[in-house]
Amino acid sequence: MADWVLHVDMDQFIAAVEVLRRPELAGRPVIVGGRGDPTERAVVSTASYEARAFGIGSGMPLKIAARKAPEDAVFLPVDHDAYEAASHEVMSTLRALPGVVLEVIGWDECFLGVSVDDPEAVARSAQAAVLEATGLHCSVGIGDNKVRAKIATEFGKPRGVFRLTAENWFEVMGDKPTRDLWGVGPKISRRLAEHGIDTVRRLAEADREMLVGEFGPRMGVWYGELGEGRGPAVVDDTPWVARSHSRETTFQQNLTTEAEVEEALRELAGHAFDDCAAESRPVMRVHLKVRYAPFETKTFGRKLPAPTTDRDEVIAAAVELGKTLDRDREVRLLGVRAEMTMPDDGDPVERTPVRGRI
DNA sequence: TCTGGGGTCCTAGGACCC
DNA sequence: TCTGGGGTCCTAGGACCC
Repeated sequence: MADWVLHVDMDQFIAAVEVLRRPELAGRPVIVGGRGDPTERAVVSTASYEARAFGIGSGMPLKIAARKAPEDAVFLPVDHDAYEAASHEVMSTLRALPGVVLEVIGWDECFLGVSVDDPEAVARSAQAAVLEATGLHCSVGIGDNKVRAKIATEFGKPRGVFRLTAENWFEVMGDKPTRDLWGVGPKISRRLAEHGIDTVRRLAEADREMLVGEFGPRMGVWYGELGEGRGPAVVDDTPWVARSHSRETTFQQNLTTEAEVEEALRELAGHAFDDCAAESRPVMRVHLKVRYAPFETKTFGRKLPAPTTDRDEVIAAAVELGKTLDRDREVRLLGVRAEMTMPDDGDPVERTPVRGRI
């Protein structure tokens, strides 16, 4: 028996949930995003495979998607509650599989830790169980750590299974661009390319001191390991503890007056505070995010004198921070983030440099 | 062509202390 | 007059992920 990490990823999750409750949409290009109005400022959350065939994808502005979409395309509003419910069903189905440890990493994906001889068999039974319970399809990546399992899933899509380990890492990934690695985005891949590192193999062979010099002691080391496909292998089922909550809004019409800005800040700060209060967690810091028209983002924050559970104090802090905004510029987006104190005033989990919930 | 909303973690630099 | 080295805390911003 050996230890394996399985990464389960739902296929076109949001679009699939929508089609499930409106079977008449099956086979049509379905695009979910914003309030479902493609003339508004919003982006695509998920496009069905039929829509992707027209070049429509996640993160794309709805206006662009509308231009690419064929006549029979359907635009739908985001329905968080429906996806939350479907997600719960998927996760509890997987958690009930014998001998698995489950770590949720998003609405539509999770890691499973198993100790077996035949991980493919586990993957197939996971797919069958989820399909039976929810009517939804998923893909499964099998790896000897989380990094390889996560990347493997892409090769399994849709509805498939793929195994990626130390044995076939370079064969499968060696000639791929560094951008294909989990945790390497457009900026990092460009900086790597400036050092002549354009493939995963090159990254694996890169001089570690150069990486540390360029990216710092933690990220430099991490990127080097990523090139080799190394990474954490422990699947941890301890419940997630949020570190902060935020609320932000993009205005359909930019805000132009101070009164409008203050009103929006009160509203957002109140909601962000309420999200923290719902977990009985004091707020420690308040951050503001502002996007000035047309598209320049700034963030800044302030530590409160002491952790507080006073709603008005958090709102006042946000309003106070708002006074430092540039008065001569139109505000396109505002956000308030409330950073919470940790429940035991300590760090609940060992961190790794991969952003998010690895 | 026009760019959401919810998160996490890392780094650099300055202030301040001993 | 010119100056150390180490540590911590804080702020601002960068980058990435789903």
